[in-house]
Amino acid sequence: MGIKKTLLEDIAKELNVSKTLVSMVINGKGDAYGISKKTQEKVLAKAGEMEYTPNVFARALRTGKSHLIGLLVADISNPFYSNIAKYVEKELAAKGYNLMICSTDENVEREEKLISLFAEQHMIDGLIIATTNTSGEYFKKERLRNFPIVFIDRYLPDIESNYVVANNYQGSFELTDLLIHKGCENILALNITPSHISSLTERIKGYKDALKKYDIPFKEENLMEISFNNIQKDVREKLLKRLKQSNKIDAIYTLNNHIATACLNVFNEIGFDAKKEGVLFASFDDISLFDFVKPNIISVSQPVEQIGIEAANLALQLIDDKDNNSSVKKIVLPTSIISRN
Amino acid sequence: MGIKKTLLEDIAKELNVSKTLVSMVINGKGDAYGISKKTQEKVLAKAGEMEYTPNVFARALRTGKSHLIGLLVADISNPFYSNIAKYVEKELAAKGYNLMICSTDENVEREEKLISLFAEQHMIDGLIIATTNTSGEYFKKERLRNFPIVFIDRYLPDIESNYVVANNYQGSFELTDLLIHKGCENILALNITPSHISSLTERIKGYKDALKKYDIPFKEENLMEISFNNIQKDVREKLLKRLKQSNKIDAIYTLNNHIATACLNVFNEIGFDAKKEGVLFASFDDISLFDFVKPNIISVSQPVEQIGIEAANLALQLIDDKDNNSSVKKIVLPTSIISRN
DNA sequence: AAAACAATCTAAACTTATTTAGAATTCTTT
DNA sequence: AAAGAATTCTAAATAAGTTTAGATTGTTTT
Repeated sequence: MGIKKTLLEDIAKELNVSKTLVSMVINGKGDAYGISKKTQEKVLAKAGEMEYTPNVFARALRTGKSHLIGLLVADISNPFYSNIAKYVEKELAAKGYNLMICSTDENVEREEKLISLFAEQHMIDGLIIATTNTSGEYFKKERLRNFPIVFIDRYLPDIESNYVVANNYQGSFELTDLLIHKGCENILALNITPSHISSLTERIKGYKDALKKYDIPFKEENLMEISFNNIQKDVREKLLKRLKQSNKIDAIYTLNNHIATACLNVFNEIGFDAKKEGVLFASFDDISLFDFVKPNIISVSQPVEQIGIEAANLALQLIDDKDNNSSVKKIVLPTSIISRN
Repeated sequence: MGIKKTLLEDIAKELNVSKTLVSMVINGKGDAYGISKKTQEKVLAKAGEMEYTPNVFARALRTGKSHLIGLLVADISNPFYSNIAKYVEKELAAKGYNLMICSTDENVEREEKLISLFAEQHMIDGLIIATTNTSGEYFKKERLRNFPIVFIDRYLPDIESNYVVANNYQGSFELTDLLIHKGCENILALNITPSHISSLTERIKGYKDALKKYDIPFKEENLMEISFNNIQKDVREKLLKRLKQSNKIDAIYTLNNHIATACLNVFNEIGFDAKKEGVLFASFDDISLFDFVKPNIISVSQPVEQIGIEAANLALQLIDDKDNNSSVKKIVLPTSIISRN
C-alpha cells in the first residue's frame, strides 16, 4: 500500500540515536527521562519532516491501551442513539479517543459477541452500552471484572454498575399526569419488546403510578407489547384490535419513537384522525420533526447531548481510575415535557 | 483487568505442542500445514475450553490486517447517514468485518486527521467516506495510493475513484420537473455549504436543467446558500428576505433534509402556511416522518439500504483485490420521487 | 586521582500473534 | 538397509512499538 511508512527506527537512524529515545520524546516523556532539550527538538523536527505516525497496533499491543472506546446501541439509525453517538464522539475526540459504534439489533447474542470481541480482547479501552441483556449475569463474568463499562439509556438492576440514564420514571409519570389533566382516562400505552429493559419498565411504572395518583384503575387492555422485529405489522394489528373494543381510548402513548412512527403510519393507512376522534397522541422520545407532524405529539424529551457527554466523561474517568477505587456512579438526568398545544 | 487472558502459548503448553501449531489450527490452516486431524481436534477443544480469543492487536500488527473498516460521514446524527451506517455495518458483520464510524462535522481538517489516523496508519483495512473535501488533491498523496477507498454520497470529479452514489442529477431534475408540472415557475432552491460537493452541484444542475427544459429562466435570487454551521439562523434570515421580494415564489426546494427541517421551523415560527400561500414544499432526501408533516413534502428518496450494501461490498472487494488490477467501479443508483398529494 | 553522582542515552526484553525455514519422525522404494 | 519422500511438527524471526535495566560520559567531591 503506497509508500512505506516511517518507523521509529527510521527516525533514529537518521539522527544517530536509539529508537528508545525517539519513542520517549514522541510520547512527551523526554523531560521525564532526561533527554536534552536540543535532542528533543531534533527528534520532533525530524518526525514531522518524515511524517511519522505511530503504528496503533504495535502501541496498543505493548501498552494494552488502544485509545478506542466502544459504543454499543440497539440501532444506530434510531435518532435517539445516533444523536447520543454524535455527542459521545465529539467529547471523546477532544480527549484524544476514538469511537467504535456498533448496532446490536436488540439481539443479545450479537451484543455478547461484540462485547467479547471489543472488551474481553481489549480491542477497546472502555465500553458505553445501551444493553439489550435481560440480567446482569453476563456482566458479572470474571473477564469483565474491572473493565470500564458505562451503561446508557438502560441499566441492569441486579448489578452494581456505572450508568447515565434519563429519569424515565419521572418523564413518563409527568407525561401521563399531563394527559390525565387534559381529561384522558383511557390511555393506551404501546410498549416495545424486549420490554424488560429498565427504561421501559420505569416508563410503565411512571404511567401506572400517575394513574394511581388520580385513582384511575389500570386496565390490561390499555397496555400492549409490540415486537421490535416486526413493529409496523404488530402495531397495525394491535391498534386496530384495540380501536374496535368497546371502552374507547382517549389517548395513545407510545413508549418510544419507533412505535410513534409506526402508529402514525397506521393512522395514515386507515385514515384515523386523532383530533376528530378526540384522541390525544403522546410519545416518549422527542424528534425534532415531531414539531411539524399532523396529530400534535405530546412528548418526553431526553437530554441527549448531556447523556452523550456524561457517558463519555464517565468512561474516561473509569479508564483513568484503574484501581477502581471510587464507588460506582449513577447519573440520572431530568427529562422535559414538550406539550405542543 | 479481570482474569488474565488465555494466550496461544497457554494452550500450547497444556497440550505439549508448539504455539505455531495452535495458531495454524485456530486459523483453519491445519490441513494446509498438514496437522493431523486428531491434533486439530485436541487444539480446538482446548481452545474452546480455555475460552481463547486472539489478541486483535498482535494479529493486526503481524498480518497488517485489522478486519476493521472505517466509515467517515459529515454527521452521524443525520438519518441519511445513520441509515447508511446501519446497512454498511450489517453487511460487513456478515463478512467478519467491523465498522468504525466517525463524524467529520463537514470539517476538512478533521476529515484529514481521521483519514491519517485510520488509513495511513492502517488502523483500518478500508475506508468508506462521504468526503467533505473540495478536491481530490488530498487523496492523491503517496500514502493513500492503493489504499481501498469507497466514496459514498459524494465523489470527487478530479480523481479516478470508486464510488457509490445516488443519481443526484436525475432525482433533482425529476423533482423540479414535477414542480413545474404542478404549475411552479418561481422555485426557490435552498442549498447548503459546502456546496462544492458533487451531490449538491449535481442537484443544482438537475434543477437548472429542468427549468431550461421548459424555457424558464433561472433567477439568481432563487438560489440561496445556507451555512452548515448555522443552518437555523441562516435559513430564517434568507427565507424572510426572499419572501419579502416582489417576484413571489411558488415553491421551495430544500437541497437536503437538514434545510428542510430548518425551513419547517421557520414556517412555524412566522406562521407561514405554505398551502394557503400557494407555495409547494419539496426536498431532496426523504425521511420517514415526512409522511406526517404538515405542509406536504414532495421529496426525492435515495436508496439508502442499497448504497450501504454496495459500498460495503465494494470496499471488501477492493481489500481482496490487493494488486488493484481491476478498474475503478462507479456505481450510480436511481432515486425515486415521493409526491405526497 | 579515585569515588560518587548526575545527566544523557541505549541494548535488549517485552507485548502476542503469524510465518518461514527447517527438524524429527515415519513410511516407501530400491 | 540405505536413500528418498512424505508427514507432522517446532524454533526462531517478525510485526513496530514501549519499558526496564544499565551503559556512557562528564562533573563534582574528597
